[in-house]
Amino acid sequence: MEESEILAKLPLVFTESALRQEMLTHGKFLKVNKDDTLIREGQYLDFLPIVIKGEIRVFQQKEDREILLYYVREGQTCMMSLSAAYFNHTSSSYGVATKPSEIFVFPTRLVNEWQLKYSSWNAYLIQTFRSRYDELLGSFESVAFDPIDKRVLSYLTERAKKENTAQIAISHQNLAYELGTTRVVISRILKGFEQQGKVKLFRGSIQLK
Amino acid sequence: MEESEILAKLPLVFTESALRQEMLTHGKFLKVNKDDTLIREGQYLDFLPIVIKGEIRVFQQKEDREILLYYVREGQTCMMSLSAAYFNHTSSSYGVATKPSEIFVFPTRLVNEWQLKYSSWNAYLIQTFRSRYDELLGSFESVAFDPIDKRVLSYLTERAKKENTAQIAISHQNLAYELGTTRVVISRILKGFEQQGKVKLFRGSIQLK
DNA sequence: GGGCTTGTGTATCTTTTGATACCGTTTTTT
DNA sequence: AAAAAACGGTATCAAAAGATACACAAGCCC
Repeated sequence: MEESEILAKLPLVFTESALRQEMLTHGKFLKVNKDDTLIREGQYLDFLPIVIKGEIRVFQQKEDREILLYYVREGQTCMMSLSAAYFNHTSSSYGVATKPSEIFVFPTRLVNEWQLKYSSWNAYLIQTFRSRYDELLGSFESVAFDPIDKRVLSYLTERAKKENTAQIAISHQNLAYELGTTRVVISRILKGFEQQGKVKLFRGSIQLK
Repeated sequence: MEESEILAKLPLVFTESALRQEMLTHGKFLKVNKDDTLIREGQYLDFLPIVIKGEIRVFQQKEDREILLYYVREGQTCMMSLSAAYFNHTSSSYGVATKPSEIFVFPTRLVNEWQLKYSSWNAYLIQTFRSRYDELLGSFESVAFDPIDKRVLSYLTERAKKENTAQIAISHQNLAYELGTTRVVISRILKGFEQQGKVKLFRGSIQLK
């Protein structure tokens, strides 16, 4: 990929041109396939990734179950990798591509160095932490206080807004996984919504009305 | 308070002596009473606090209910204040002292400046974010996956450990508040624990056995 | 002392959610 | 084409937790 193309895809928040230049100099462009595992629990991080295209699912594995932490999307970096890299700890989570993706990686030592040189890098890091925190807080509140049917509807409307379409492509099973419940519960609720005329159900997708 | 005393109470993580010196030069020492409100939603932050002694409760106010985010304890700073200060946003939460406390505050512009000068300050910030995230993640998992009785027991044993005593001073009502449930549920569960010989109940406190 | 507030025990009822099981359909794989 | 996997509908049952109501005791304020 051309340097200029990569530059164009780097988050706009990096205002210092010296920083952008350093990124190009030290960074490496990678393509990964769907379901490729980028990082496992227990690994040290040599590289910090920024997603250029695609999506990485970050989760923890506990005993029997999987805890979804967040998705790293275009222009974002992985908060867990970041702090692991910063303190030279091993990763406590997994990162797996949900689709064919392109990422840009640079040596972790730069994370520390750049903090002392570039304000916009600092802002990016703090923004990363803060927005993950807010996101998790939202999930927490919702799990703690909202009944599942409301959470289902919120999930659907938010995705509709984000993807700018009323047709949400997701199976009941995966929706159950996202919300931490079971397939039967989701099917039951969605059927109820359909009878109330709130949605129309298709195999593999849900249409908001 | 003597400068040397303050120095002694600052978190040890600030290894650069120049940073410690700057803190003393620019910082201001404050005493607050129990139930004093240090920061309200909507306020801009002029100062970033580090708690020297005591404890600050940080929470959000939503419609009818209150969401407890975390407690800021000795040596810690407030993550929400930090990021609000960093981006010059207003606070989205409240901070109230749970007991008479002593805090050390400095102008928020230093948050940014120090990042470019002191590695240990950066480490402190990232540590602050990461540990709040882990803490919230723990609560999330617990709310999402653990039945309430287990959460009650975890809460009690953790506090017992932290305070190094088997006698936990808390009312059923406040315990319900901490865990996001109701008084009746807590009373019911604790009574069950007592019958199983796990605890002994007193007015206003619970003894682990 | 008398009232008020806080803390606790407990019973009853209802709702929500999860667990399990079984069925039929569609899609993918072999 | 046959088999397997994924998808979705639905019924039944059980458990967890919240809502409400009432009672009584302890501590605090006048």
